[in-house]
Amino acid sequence: MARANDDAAAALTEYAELFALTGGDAFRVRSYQKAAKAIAGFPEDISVADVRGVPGVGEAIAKKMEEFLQRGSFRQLDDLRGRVPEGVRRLTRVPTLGPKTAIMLFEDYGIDSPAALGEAITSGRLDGVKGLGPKTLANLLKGIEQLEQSGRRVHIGVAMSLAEQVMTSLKAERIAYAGSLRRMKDTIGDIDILAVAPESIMTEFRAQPYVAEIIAAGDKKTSIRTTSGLQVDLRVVPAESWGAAMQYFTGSKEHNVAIREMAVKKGWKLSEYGLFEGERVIASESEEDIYAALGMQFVPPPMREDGGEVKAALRGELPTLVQLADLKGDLHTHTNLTDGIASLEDMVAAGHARGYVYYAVTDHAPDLAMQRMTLDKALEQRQQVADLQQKYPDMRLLHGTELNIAPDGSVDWPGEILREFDVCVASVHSHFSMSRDEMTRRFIAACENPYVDIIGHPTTRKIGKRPQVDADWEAVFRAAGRTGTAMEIDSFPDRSDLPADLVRLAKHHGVKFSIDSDSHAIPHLTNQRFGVGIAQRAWLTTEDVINTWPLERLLAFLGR
DNA sequence: GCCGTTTTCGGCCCGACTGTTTTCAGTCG
Repeated sequence: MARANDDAAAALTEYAELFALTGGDAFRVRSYQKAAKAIAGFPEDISVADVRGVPGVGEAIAKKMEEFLQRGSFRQLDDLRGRVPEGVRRLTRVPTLGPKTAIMLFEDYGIDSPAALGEAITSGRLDGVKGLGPKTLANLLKGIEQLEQSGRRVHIGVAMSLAEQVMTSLKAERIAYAGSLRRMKDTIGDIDILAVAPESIMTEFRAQPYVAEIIAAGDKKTSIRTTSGLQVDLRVVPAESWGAAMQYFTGSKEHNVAIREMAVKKGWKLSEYGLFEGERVIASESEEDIYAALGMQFVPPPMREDGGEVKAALRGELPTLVQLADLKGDLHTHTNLTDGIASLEDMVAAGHARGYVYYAVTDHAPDLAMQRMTLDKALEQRQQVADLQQKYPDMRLLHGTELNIAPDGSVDWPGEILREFDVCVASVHSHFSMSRDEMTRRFIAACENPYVDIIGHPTTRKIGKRPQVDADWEAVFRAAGRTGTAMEIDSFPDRSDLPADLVRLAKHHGVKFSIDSDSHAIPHLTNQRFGVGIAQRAWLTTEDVINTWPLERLLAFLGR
């Protein structure tokens, strides 16, 4: 992930943070943050294309970015780095501690890290300081502990099941999750739940067994920390403001700022209670009404990231996003012949029950020695698949395999064997820390294998456990586009791989995608909904996703 | 800092909650 854009955006984000910490103008801070985000999401490489073409980048930021591309930093950033110790930046990561307090602590008391702050509080050195009462100090101390222990984001699978648990535990007229979960981000920091319900729902909520700690308790909002460490906010909203509240709490913050500015320009005001002209309600009951009143298309939640969706919606040019119901099959699944836990018969029956038009069985191949796979076993399975096909005249079974991409880019079997499979997924399962150049060559070699149809879980990350491998993704995607090799969107929530930003980049290079479950058990088949979320965040349509295509078109793509 | 069929200057989103304040600042989303 070391595109020039990402490095430049990271430097600009750091500058925004330091600028805020040194008491810089808040509007300028926002300009820097906005520009950084736009640069990171810009499909063209700014070391080649003119950075002035990025929305939100004017003359001043362009100059900083040009200097950064020249020498890996810029003068103003160097200045601020010299003035603000690294630990002071970490101070603002303590919950409830913002830039104002961080500056004050550093300048007046020389506190330059969360650890130093903890020490100052316990030693009583901050007792009686204006603005820092005993409760504030106790909260900060607790925040420092949390920062050290958890405070980490969880992947969407964990967050989704917690949200569903919370919603079923409460009685409400209407209840739904909003926030980054509704936007289908791959990692979630906390969960926002909205409800239309009597105020008694708050006491009911606070008494639930999953509540470990009550962070805030009001009439309209209660925040708790669950036993798993994740924060959940429950907000009670009036029924007539449901749409406005969902719109507001779904975010993203940047998307909301953009559409609020539009409301202001029309002389209106948009809040979580509705869209108003003075006292008059223009729209509030549904999100659809609000977007319509603002003269724009309804923006699906996964697109609400201020990444060009507002302009596109105003022009009526939002793409029709791929939906879960568009998927006609799954092209990456396992059985108990290798590391799956369900039999071929049961997996296929479960796929058929989901209404698929086609279903691929792709067990591992011999190079993953621990799977004890052999060519004989694979051929025997092929016969079983052919026999099973008789039972399912309305669903085409594909016999495939998940190959292992060796460090040199080769795979388990030679071409004369590979071509007998209906579909070949190829994935990296080991040697994760090769150099960027070697890893890039490895992926390109796999793409150039004429029998490799799909690169499985390309970055091989495991959220919270293993980082992405390092590769020149632009070069890999160019090779995939050129060779007609699809990139997988592995829907397993701890993988979520490719991530949405890389999907966008790959699409820019003409790459097609396969949204697969990588199921090792029957319940995993439903994970495709997370993969669809990634695809939607990357603005994919059915045209981009090969397993939404009719069987004949898919078979033509696979070229067998 | 950026931005503009109301602007090249003067704007730039808004409300809830907490802890501390005797009317409000800071933080968060």
